Amino acid sequence: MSSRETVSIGLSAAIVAVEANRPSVLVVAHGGSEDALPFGPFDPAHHRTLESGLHKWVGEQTRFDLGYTEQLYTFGDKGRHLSSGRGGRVVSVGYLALTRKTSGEKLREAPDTQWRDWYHYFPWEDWRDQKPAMIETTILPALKKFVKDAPNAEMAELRRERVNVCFGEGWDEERVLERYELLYEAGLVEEFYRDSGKALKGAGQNTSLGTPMLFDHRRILATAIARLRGKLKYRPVVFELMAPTFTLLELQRVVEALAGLRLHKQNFRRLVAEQGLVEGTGKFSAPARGRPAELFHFRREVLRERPAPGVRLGVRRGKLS
Amino acid sequence: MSSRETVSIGLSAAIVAVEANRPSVLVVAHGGSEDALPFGPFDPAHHRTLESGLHKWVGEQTRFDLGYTEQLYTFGDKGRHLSSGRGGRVVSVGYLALTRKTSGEKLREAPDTQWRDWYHYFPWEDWRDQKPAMIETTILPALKKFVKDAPNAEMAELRRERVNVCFGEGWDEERVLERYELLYEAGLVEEFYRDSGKALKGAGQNTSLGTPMLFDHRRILATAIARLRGKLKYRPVVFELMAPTFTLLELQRVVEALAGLRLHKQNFRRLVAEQGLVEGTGKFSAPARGRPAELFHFRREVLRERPAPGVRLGVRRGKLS
DNA sequence: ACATATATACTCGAATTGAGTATTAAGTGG
DNA sequence: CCACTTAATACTCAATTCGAGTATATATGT
Repeated sequence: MSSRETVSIGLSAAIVAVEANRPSVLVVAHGGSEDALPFGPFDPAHHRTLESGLHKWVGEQTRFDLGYTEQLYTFGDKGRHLSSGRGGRVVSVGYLALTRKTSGEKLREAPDTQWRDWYHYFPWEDWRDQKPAMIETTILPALKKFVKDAPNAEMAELRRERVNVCFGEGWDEERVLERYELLYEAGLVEEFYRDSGKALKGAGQNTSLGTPMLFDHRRILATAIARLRGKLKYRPVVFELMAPTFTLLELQRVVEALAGLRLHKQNFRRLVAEQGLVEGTGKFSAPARGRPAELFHFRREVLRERPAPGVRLGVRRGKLS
Repeated sequence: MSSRETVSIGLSAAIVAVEANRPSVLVVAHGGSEDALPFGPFDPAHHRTLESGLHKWVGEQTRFDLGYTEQLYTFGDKGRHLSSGRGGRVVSVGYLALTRKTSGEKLREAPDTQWRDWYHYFPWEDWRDQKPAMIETTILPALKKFVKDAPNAEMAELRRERVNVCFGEGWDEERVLERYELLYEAGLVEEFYRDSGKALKGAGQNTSLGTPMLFDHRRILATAIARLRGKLKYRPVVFELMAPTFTLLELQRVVEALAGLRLHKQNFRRLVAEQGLVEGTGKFSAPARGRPAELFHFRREVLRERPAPGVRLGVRRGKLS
């Protein structure tokens, strides 16, 4: 009755910052060729909480001191975390952390550490300039095939529904994980072949989408993006990513980078101002060209005043302006 | 370097159903005197995923076959899960499950299993009839003291802010976990004394609020309620709790039970209808008194049509009608 | 002065929301 | 069978929010 395999707990963090309109995640070169999130085992002897264990690992691997952190999800599927070496099963707990990537910090980063635009891993998620062409040219045809290849009619209907919800009419920017999981199951993502041992279909054509990551790290990152995109709207989390003062356009660009969407400028500032999220400082930016913009800072008091303050998006559909 | 304690993973589920306007959770008499959620260790040798392990335990302890399940959170704090016996640390993964509590099912429940109104554990969360009196009479005075007892001014300000967000103006029904954690830290909840070994302050007066639960199970339940209250609004999860057909008032009563709030009847039906969440069957209920109401059923198709359908609440503030 | 590039203010109609009133369709007790 | 109760359903209305603009202001460079 005691055929118990051992379990160990892996902690991973998606550490996010935004700079130059690029939402970036901190990755480490973990020996292998694949990008990895900072991670390591949880050692219960030395840590009272999971989070304190996480801080230690992140500190060692990236010399980074994370601020805002939030637990994402616990993944335990056999096979999707090829247990490092022999031994037991790894159950991995994913975290999201938000930081300001200031130039001063850069010096203290570990050498084998790197910021990468998260749209490298999820190129279909960036709709800021236009709907990514790959959706029509590559993804939808492949998913159509995935539907057709279903073992029976009922499964086909289920798959069709998922394809439609994920990539059909009405883009829901929060369904990042759902989309990644669908692409994984449809074999459009390299990790699928690595985890299952199957060969890439039609080896010639490379249908692999986005840059793969170690273990289930791309899944954790997808969860992180989805959570962040959702949370934006009802909690003032963006400000964790902003410098102490910023112009309203800078704020908008950061939100756009995270959401992967363009917003309507005038409405965005209306929402932000009405909600009392920010307060002018009376100082102004000195731009290369154009009228200087007022510098604002986050009003911490809103947390007390409003029940669920967040940056409502104010999506744009019409022409640019 | 290998002073590794062992870790084991505990799985717990908050299994929720609603009957007779009472949101209920399935608890088991687990030997001890405290109510417990169905739970047990995860055995990686026999289960490919955490969820399949969960299903096994729940099946054994409650003879219950759960439908909709959703992972909530992974708790790993030392001390809040007094490890059963000796040995290593228990990291517990909490789940939420939704079911229909039909009379047929009842027979198959295990004998030491029981449905209990979740407001037994969280009496301050039920605002359907009125603001619970205990908030003014007991909770706020005790929390005022908690603020005053802060070690320094900065901590006091932080605590004041938390008290205000949790129990101040503008009730946010989703902050169930935040409120429980605050009451825990303020020592208003029995588990705090059990976990810390401290004696109940002023032993005479029983300031313990709500019915305590085993381990960190009340915390898991708080997380479950919070998640469910939030999810209601943007995903059609209520229908997991409904019979195949129901009247609109029945649906409203279930939503009210979960949210702990009263809704405006006319607006509620408008929202539900406009969103295309339900469809009339042409059949009618046979009530004891009053006009019979049409029976509706859930339109599964909305999942395909709308991006994020959910039962928007349509809260009422004015007089009843 | 004017072209260019932003920032910020203001407008306007459509849709959504909160709170009602009005009407309809049962069943009940005299 | 009629007044009364209870609940369902229809319809109204004003306030607010939202999406999409237009208009104006303030910089810089030439």
